[in-house]
Amino acid sequence: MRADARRNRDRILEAARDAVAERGADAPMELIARRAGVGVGTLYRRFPDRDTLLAALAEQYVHELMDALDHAVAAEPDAWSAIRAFVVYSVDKGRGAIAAALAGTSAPQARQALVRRLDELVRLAQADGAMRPDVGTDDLMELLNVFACHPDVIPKRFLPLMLDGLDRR
Amino acid sequence: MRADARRNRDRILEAARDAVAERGADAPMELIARRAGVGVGTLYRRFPDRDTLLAALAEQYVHELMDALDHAVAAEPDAWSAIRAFVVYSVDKGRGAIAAALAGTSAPQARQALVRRLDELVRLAQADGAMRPDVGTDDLMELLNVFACHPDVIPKRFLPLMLDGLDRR
DNA sequence: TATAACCGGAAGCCGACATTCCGCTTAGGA
DNA sequence: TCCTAAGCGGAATGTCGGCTTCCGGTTATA
Repeated sequence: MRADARRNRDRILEAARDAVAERGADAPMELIARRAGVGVGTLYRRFPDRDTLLAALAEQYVHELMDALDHAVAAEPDAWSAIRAFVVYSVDKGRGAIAAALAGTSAPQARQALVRRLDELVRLAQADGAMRPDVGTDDLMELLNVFACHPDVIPKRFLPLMLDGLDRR
Repeated sequence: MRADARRNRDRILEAARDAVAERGADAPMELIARRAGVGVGTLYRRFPDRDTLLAALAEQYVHELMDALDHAVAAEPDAWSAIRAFVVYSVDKGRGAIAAALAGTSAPQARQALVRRLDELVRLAQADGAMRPDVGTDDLMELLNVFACHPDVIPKRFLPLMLDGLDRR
């Protein structure tokens, strides 16, 4: 693989990440190409179709989250703080839409590793009495998945919590 | 206006409400017509263009909210409970997307009345010490507006509250 | 310097929607 | 009951945005 080809591949992935985060999984290929400073031809040569591109994106994304989680665990004093830091980071990055794309495309093994890791933390945090016991790892993953991009399921599950959050304490 | 015409008008409005709630302000006119059990021709005869339709929808929507608010005030024991009930109702109805459409089209006078009414309640609830003082009517309106359809602004403003909600108390 | 790999973007294709138009149907008054 | 203006459906047409292909020109690298 020629050096320029590799460079372009990276740029495309980066541009795709931003584009997908902003406009959802069906962001125009042309937009992605333009942002990457590349012709559409190049984009298609590297990723024959949108699914291939999304799959690559998903894989990269899971790895980023994994790193973020490790980092949070190292930097925070306890499990619950680490979880919070991790969630805040993930949502802040505004990568919700990518998570959604990921949900479709999947990157099964990597994702599972992430879930397992997070699960340990949740158990710990709950054992510490720092985290509500009625919320699980799945909820957190769903939180990440849907927070930014599947608005219609948020209310059902999270509105009550949100309202509690609004209550004076 | 002939009886069948009026009936169709109502059906269209109803179908549009659902369609917009599900698919956003740019739900296909054809879909709306089909759901209303009506030909596109009929839809266009009644509402010359999408804006007209959305405007009608917005107006109806504000009135619904107004009613809901009145009802909540009558049924709940205090201001804060009424606000909660109102918010829950509004979001539950899944009409977030309509609110968004409304934000664009507007129905200024009706909307203002709603805001004023809600504002009284908020002051009351805060005076009671039942509601966090650092959240205002505008926040509530924004909550309604964006909760379901403008996912990218939720995190900035509401994530912290959400997390507090997750904390064991 | 030769050449195989790579690049950009114009061109063509396609599907999804908006909007129009007109021949048929029907509500409702005389 | 009959008449007719009001109303109806949905095929047809036009537009637009995005996908994908293709090829003449460019460039990395041996």
